[in-house]
Amino acid sequence: MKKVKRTTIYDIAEKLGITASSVSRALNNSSQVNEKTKELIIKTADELNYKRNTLASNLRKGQSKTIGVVIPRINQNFFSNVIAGIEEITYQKGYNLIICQSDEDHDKEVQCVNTLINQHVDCIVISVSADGNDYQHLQNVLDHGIQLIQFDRVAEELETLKVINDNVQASYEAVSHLIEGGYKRIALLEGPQNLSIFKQRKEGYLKAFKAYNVPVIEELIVENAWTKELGALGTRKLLSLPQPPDAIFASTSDFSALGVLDVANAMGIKVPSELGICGYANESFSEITSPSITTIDQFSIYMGNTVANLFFQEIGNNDTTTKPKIISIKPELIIRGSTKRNG
Amino acid sequence: MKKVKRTTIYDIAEKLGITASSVSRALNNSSQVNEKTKELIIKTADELNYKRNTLASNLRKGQSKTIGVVIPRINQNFFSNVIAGIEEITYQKGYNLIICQSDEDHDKEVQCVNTLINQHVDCIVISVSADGNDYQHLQNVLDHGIQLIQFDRVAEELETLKVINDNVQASYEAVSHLIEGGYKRIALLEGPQNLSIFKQRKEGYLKAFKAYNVPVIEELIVENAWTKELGALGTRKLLSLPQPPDAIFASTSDFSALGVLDVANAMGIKVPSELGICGYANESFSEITSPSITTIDQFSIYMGNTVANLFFQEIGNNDTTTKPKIISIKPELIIRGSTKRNG
DNA sequence: CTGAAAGCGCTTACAG
DNA sequence: CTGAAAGCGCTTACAG
Repeated sequence: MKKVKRTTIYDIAEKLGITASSVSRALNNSSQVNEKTKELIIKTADELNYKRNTLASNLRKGQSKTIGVVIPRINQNFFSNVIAGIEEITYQKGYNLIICQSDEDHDKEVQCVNTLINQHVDCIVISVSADGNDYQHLQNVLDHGIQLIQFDRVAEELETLKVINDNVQASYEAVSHLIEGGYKRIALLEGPQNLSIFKQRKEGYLKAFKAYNVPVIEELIVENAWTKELGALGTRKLLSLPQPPDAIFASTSDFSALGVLDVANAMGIKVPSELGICGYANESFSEITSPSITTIDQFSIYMGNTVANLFFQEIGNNDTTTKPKIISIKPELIIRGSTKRNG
Repeated sequence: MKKVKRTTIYDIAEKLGITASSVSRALNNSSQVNEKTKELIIKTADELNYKRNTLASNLRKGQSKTIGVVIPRINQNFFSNVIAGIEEITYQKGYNLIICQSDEDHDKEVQCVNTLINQHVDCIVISVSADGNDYQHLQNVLDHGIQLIQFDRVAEELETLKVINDNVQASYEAVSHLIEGGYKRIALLEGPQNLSIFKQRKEGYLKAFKAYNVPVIEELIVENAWTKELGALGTRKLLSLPQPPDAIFASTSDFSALGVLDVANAMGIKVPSELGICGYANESFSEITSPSITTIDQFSIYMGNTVANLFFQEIGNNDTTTKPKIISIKPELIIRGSTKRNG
């Protein structure tokens, strides 16, 4: 590409025989500049194809009007929906989004966060990766006076703004639904327990058993079954038990639930009559499978909106004495074919 | 949030009784600085929790190490995959990604592009929105000496770097496959013809008819059927014809194909025996439907990789005499249940 | 209403 | 190997 000399406010000033100060003021629509010259300046800027250098402007103003987002994966429905939800709001306010993916890798996450600190972003929005539970890098964000908002997968011990789902309640409702549907041996596919969201989902599972006075069967709880493949693997193990489950709550994701469904289909086990299945996240495909999968909607876009609104609400709030806000969004159980026994 | 005074190179210099010049050199790992002082500087920087201000650095260097991406929707599989593919490469090179969504709205697209120009991004990567065919804003990008890479949905008349799919060939293969499968009346659900990709897909459709010497039936071509809803609507119209089609090529997307499948199921029409269905894009759900949907894989992640690599390859290439590169990725027909008549 | 000047935090050509 | 100085393009407190 050929290097193009960009028009600066000095070029405009020179052409008009005035100072850059006035040009700057006019371009910022300051009231303390003559209406006529303002018009002239704007017209000239347009003619010279002037574009403000945001870098310089932000450097001078000590802000960046940029929000950094760190998520495990961009190309996963839940996260891309949250981003879309964030963008919806930030765009209107003239803020930019810098996106980094951690790839579920703690080291890369640390690097992403550091890059964003260097960029002097005004806020970092993060959903932490599944590996590692060292949150020094997030503490570092706070130490630099950068706003930090965690969502979904949060480091609980860090006192920051948080936007989360009520995972306990959602899981409780899902399992209650299965119990009320007459399922007797309800298995749990759980996710990495270092992530609080997965701990909470297990908690909800156990809570439902307690509420209905049903004993928990330890052998029906499968660790670390949070991908389609691991979900399928866990299901095979479960179904080969002397007393196999008659329902499986794939608490980690619909992907995991899909693994369950695949195995059931392959083994000729009828869903929902012989095996009930409940997933999590309301991925778009969960509606399309046959039978469609009962799942939990997390209102991901709304969650993104909430994150962004929280940021703007907290801007300029210098009161550090109040405890950081935690906003909990109630997810919704979506009952579909995979658990409708008497449909 | 409390305002925190950040450590600058001057703070480090002062503490060490040297100049900022040396600090800067040390931090940039320049060879022309004493090894021992370099170590000391780095250690001190670390102690003071120094983070380079990338804004200032970039302003001085006249670059931003940032790439702007404008897509219609973040939360659409194809686009989020492309972004993931871009990020994979740019991340390694220390580049940041600023993401904007145009929401298929031309005005918002223009605004996004302008914001990115203001940000002094080094490159703008774009897949244009479906409405409007005025590309002045893209010309503007070039006029500012910013690299412009178009992908998938491109404005053909603009001479820029492009990464595209061979849509004609892919559609040709898809329709050929249907013809060879014995389907006689193959309908086309087409997308907005102001987007070249949809024109090309239609071209491939027509090309196949020609190659097999099959007459085109105009009434089987349905305009503007590029969402699930519009696909369903078009299908209802088609199936109520005196002579309905026995196959439908939803050239716009798998979403559209899904609409076809829904209608077929609702009307009790058997797929693939009574109606063949072929989609486009290999969305993750297309594998899961019953029957699974024959579709075309665009290698979206690879496409993202290609875009990023193209950028780095062209960096510093000052030769403006050569024509801008166009990289065409050959998509792959994925044959599944919805077209396997004798499976 | 307008100008002159300083400064945001860095980098780098120029001297020594 | 190190320093002094200029400058990237803006904004804004201070004068007038």
